[in-house]
Amino acid sequence: MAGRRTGGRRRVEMKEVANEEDKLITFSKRRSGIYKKASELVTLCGVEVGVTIFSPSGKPYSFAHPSIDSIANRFLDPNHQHNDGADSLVESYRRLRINELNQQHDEFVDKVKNGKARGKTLKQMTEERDGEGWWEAPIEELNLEGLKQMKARMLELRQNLRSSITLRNQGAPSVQGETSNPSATIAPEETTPSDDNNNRKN
Amino acid sequence: MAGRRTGGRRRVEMKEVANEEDKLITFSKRRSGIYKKASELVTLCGVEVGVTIFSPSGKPYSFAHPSIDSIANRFLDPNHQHNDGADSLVESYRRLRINELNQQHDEFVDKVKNGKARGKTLKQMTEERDGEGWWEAPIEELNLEGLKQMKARMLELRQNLRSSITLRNQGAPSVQGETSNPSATIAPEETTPSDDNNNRKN
DNA sequence: AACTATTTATAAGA
DNA sequence: TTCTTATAAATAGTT
Repeated sequence: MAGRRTGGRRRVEMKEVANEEDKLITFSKRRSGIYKKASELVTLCGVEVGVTIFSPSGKPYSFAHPSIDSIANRFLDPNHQHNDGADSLVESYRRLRINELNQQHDEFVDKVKNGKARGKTLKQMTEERDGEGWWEAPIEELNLEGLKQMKARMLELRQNLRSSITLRNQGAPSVQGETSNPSATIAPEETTPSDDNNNRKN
Repeated sequence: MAGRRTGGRRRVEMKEVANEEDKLITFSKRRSGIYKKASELVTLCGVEVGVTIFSPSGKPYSFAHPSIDSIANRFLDPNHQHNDGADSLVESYRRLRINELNQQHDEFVDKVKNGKARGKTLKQMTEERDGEGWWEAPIEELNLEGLKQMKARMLELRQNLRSSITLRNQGAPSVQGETSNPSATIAPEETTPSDDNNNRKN
């Protein structure tokens, strides 16, 4: 037992992981790894990065800095005059933006709920962050008030976007099917996207 | 001289790299690293991934599997009926697609020109690829004829997409479709419909 | 573009 | 699922 080598990392074949459970674990770990790498690139090189990943079951995850629309705007140029159906491009991105917000919000809530880095003190986390990625765990440093404000801001922005969109796409929920209520298109409730695997084994 | 320790990796502060030259090198190395990670995730977990990165000078780079529009379509649902301005969403993605194609094409040409993995034989590369990412160097395996064909196909597709867009956005080159360095991908992102947690593993 | 010395990322386990 | 540990990988600074 005591001397039992716990087995360190082992070389892995670059083939799809057979065991579904292992695959999910691998997915989760590596997704985090990629996010971290992406954030480091942002920090080190001062660039913009966007990452989108669909989990094995199809659930979308994303990382973006400064934001999804910031990246989109790089070639959407809002300052340009659109008279035809051109500005629909912008509308489209507003739509994407909503999804982004939903995602961010959901992950946000999830992080807070699960209490990332529970046992650590703020100080420890701050120290870590100085040598690590800024994205790692800033959540915990916000007090309840801050969290509420941020959530409110997100909901507000989400609301604004929604109205500007419904103006044009009254009855065309092309992005996602339609659930029970009209706002369902935008607010998917708290289907905590902690991870894709909803094995309610706990 | 000979015995001179070349100096191994050293811990790096997570601050923006001051020296512009070093920053570019770091950017290049890490971008490759992220692409590799992304491709490994694709292989290991059989998922879809999209990455977009803007270089320090603003040039867009991207990696996507299976393709940018494949990812986009995940929430564009072409099967859905659009009667209003809804289908403009699709148009938008066509636009993105053009950029994607430009990017792929440019990187493609670049790779061929620079002769990735020059000294290696096809056999060696194939062996490597089996144990590494499939994205690494499949380029060299195409013969000249194949290259030309692929290039032709890309240009063709690009042309098709462009015309379908110019129909709507006549004078709105917000993307700038002419330079040799096109634009990028976008990282779409979605909050799947209500019952996303469909673990069909049971 | 090659080359290491190291730092990081992680596959297995617990 | 989080933490641990042994290792495989990524990569900063050089040449």
